[in-house]
Amino acid sequence: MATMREVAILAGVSTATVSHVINGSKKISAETTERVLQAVSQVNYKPNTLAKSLRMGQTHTIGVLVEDIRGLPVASIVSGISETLSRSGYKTILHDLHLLEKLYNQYEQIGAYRQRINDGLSLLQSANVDGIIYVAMHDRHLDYLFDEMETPLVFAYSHGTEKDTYVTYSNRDSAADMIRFLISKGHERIAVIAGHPHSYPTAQRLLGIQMAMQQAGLSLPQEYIRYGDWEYESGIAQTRELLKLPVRPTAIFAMNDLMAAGCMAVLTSYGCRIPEDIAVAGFDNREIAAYLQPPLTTIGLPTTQIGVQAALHIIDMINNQRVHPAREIIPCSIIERASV
Amino acid sequence: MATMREVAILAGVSTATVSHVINGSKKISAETTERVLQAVSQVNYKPNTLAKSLRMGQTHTIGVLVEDIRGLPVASIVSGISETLSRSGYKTILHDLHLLEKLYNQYEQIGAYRQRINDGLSLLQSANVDGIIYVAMHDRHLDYLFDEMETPLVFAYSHGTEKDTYVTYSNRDSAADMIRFLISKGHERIAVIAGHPHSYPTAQRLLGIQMAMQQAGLSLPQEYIRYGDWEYESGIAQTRELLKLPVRPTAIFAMNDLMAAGCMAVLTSYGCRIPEDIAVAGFDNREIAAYLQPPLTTIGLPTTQIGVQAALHIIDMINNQRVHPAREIIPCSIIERASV
DNA sequence: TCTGATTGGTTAAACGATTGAAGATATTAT
DNA sequence: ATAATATCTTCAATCGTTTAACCAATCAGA
Repeated sequence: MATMREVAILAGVSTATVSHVINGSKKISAETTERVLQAVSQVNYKPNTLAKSLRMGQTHTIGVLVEDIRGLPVASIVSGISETLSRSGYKTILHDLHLLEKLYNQYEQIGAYRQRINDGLSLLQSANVDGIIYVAMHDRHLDYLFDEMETPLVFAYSHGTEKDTYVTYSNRDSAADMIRFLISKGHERIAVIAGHPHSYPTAQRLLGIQMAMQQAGLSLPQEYIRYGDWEYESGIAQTRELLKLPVRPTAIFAMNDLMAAGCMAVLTSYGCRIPEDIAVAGFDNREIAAYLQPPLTTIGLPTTQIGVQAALHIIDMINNQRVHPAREIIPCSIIERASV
Repeated sequence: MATMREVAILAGVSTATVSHVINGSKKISAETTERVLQAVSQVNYKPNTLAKSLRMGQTHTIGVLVEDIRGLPVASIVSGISETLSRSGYKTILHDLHLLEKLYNQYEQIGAYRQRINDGLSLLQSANVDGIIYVAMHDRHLDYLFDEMETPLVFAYSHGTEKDTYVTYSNRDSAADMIRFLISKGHERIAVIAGHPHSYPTAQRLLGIQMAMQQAGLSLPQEYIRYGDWEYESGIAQTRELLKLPVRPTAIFAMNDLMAAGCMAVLTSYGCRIPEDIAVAGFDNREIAAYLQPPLTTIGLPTTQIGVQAALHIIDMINNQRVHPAREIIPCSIIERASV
């Protein structure tokens, strides 16, 4: 690879001049500029990024820390991040923690989870990234891990603490939206298959649901709220319970598509027609939702948008030494299909 | 961040000595070593990667070029790559071409597709990566793009040309395996819903299917081979055609899970029981396969393994200046579920 | 004609490491 | 006692840029 020195010699000038021509950092006569440019293209000169970064203290590289790239929302967020970054001339260095959801709780207990995040962070930092985007799927209290960081950091998807900049979606509002949508379709007896009882998304979504019901002057009886564990099987089990009730709901809102799928399987096997007898709605818009019979009405997460915004924020923080943490909440959309 | 000079001063030695202590590149007395190490931990010294890379001409960074990270196999391959790389002390710099499958042909026509790849490659090269892994979902003739590259390159998933190193799976053998599996379950009249007629995977898989049938002394009549276009709808259309035949098959092998899903939907709506009346098999093991009714027997791609091996190969090429291209074909596995 | 500003370019010191060659000291051989 | 050797440590160049400080030449104004 040709170096700047070679260009300089060929053009009969100093490296300083070449640098100024390339970066426009100083006025150089048209004639000299021409000569330098000529030389540049003659030897196909490309500036050495390493040298430049070393000197400037900026690598134009953003570290993206993900818990597991195999998660569909994760890939989609990373897609948004990476596209936005590369548009702005930044490179993406990806570090995968390889924490499948299943392993997560386990790790948490033995503290290896925190260790893993910490290692990831310092690895990225020692790669001299200009900033870090942490794509977190879970809301946990990892505050202190990030407290002493000097590298700009933004959370994507899940949010951090008060002091952090993050981009997320609203569990509460989107759940409320779905309820309103169901109500607009004429439903008044709406049952809910919630996620893990003590999880943050479950609590928030439930809040939104109750809010929307109340605003419409409808009631959500306790027996219409069933807790699952986000898995397919729990959708099956909870739906069976719902069908035992004396007064059946006319719609079931499951807090994710997997449980909705389980729910639909049970309804079908019980001879309930969807949506005529009972309508079903999900949350997440995973691929599976489109291929269920009938296709599932669900809530689409703004994953790509989250990525895009997170990238824009980190760039902004880098350029403007921003002090105040920014928080952004991106609305979800309802994906209308035949199940409602 | 503390620099090496500070450590040197604190320990009362030269930077050269510090460097030697850290890298073990020269024998340093136990006493001095101790003093240096002390100083290192005292100021929490971490070597500056940029300076090191600039001097050594190695960044310990691998560029991963993907067509679209949102593809499920892609994410899984990247997962394998990234885990393996980071285990070996390499960083992953990800560049996403953002070529959704739909856009692919379009891009091809206007030549922007090649342009995009080229840009990606030079971007990675100017980031001084030590090697590049190209995760290609399509087999196309892009030879000349990669010909003049001096950076080590390996193809993952799809293969390149004769001259390239690649890691892939066998379309032919895995399709043959599935046929043998179906035969072992007692099926003799097996129909096939193939992919795009002129695509490489379609041709290869068909080859394997015919081979396996022949070996078992069975015939595959022309009317049992239907061509789709990989999409759900084509699974529906082609299955309808199959059901019109005077002698129906007892098993249908669709060349991907989406078409298999379409197929199952039609069978169910026609009152055919799966697998009692007609068994169904797919290819890809997408998430959807596990949640169909009944769950779909399919072929699982060794995506993570492909990533792992690709990473090992690129590292090997970097360390050993390998000359001969290596080719690796990883076997697929049959995921047994209730649809057969 | 002299002073001061403007223009166009160069010099050389960083940035933070690595490393061959050389220097200093201690040890051993003659 | 001197030379030769071994052991530890340092010097200084190098990787490829950027940039403050400097210099030389031209030009404008009094």
